[in-house]
Amino acid sequence: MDTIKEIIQTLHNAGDAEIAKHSSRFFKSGPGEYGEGDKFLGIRVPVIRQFAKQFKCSDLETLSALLDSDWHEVRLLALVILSEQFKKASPPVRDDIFAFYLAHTDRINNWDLVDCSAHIIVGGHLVEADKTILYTLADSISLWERRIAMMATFTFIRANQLEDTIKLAELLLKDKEDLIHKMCGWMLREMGKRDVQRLKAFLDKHIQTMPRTMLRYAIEKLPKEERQDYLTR
DNA sequence: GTCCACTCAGTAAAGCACAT
DNA sequence: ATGTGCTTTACTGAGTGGAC
Repeated sequence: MDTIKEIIQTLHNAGDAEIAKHSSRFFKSGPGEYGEGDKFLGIRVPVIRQFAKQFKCSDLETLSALLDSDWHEVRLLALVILSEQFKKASPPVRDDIFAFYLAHTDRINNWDLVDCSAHIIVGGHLVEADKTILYTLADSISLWERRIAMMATFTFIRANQLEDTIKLAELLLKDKEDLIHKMCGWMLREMGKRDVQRLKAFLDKHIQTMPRTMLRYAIEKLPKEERQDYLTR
């Protein structure tokens, strides 16, 4: 209990009103925006990472309390600590962290929170396991769970497992959210760095229905002539 | 020799402004 | 509506140099 209060107080002390204002706009916390209602203390990520080292031994109960916070950076801290713990954990502890993560996805509710953790915890856990759960996440009504699913494949790509990026991108082709188009395009581009033929096969198949943003992100690393070709088809 | 801190270049995210 | 490129922030890896 004291620990939780101590951590939250530490973060409050580190906050900066100007940065908070900027973050609030950047992460779209206004009415009707994707981060509606989120509150910011105004702390830069490297500073959060320093605090994560300081509080790295926090147990899951503590991290759960931190994730409950209305303050964005308090949730970010919890996810950074959790991700660092996962990297160093034994297989059974990894199982626990993975389960904990999936049980708290309602608190992982902005793109930076997803992007700092999903590939490490979800990707790290599933890279050598059955990946069925990803397809449940990709089918979620939650924008963030869908983003978690795609972000997880970043770890697969680095392990040269490219299949799930393709399958998830196909499932998410008709997604309405720009943040999903961007994420899918990003992962397709990363996948293309490993196997450009597979990327082109995907593009040839879906060029007519792909969201424009997904396409533009995906082709970013192709030679200019090929990029032009895909954009004008 | 090892470790840590630092700098630098390259790359990435999202948002955004501007041109077409 | 679409394409391009800029801005801000952050991470990574390589290289450097000092402390021990």
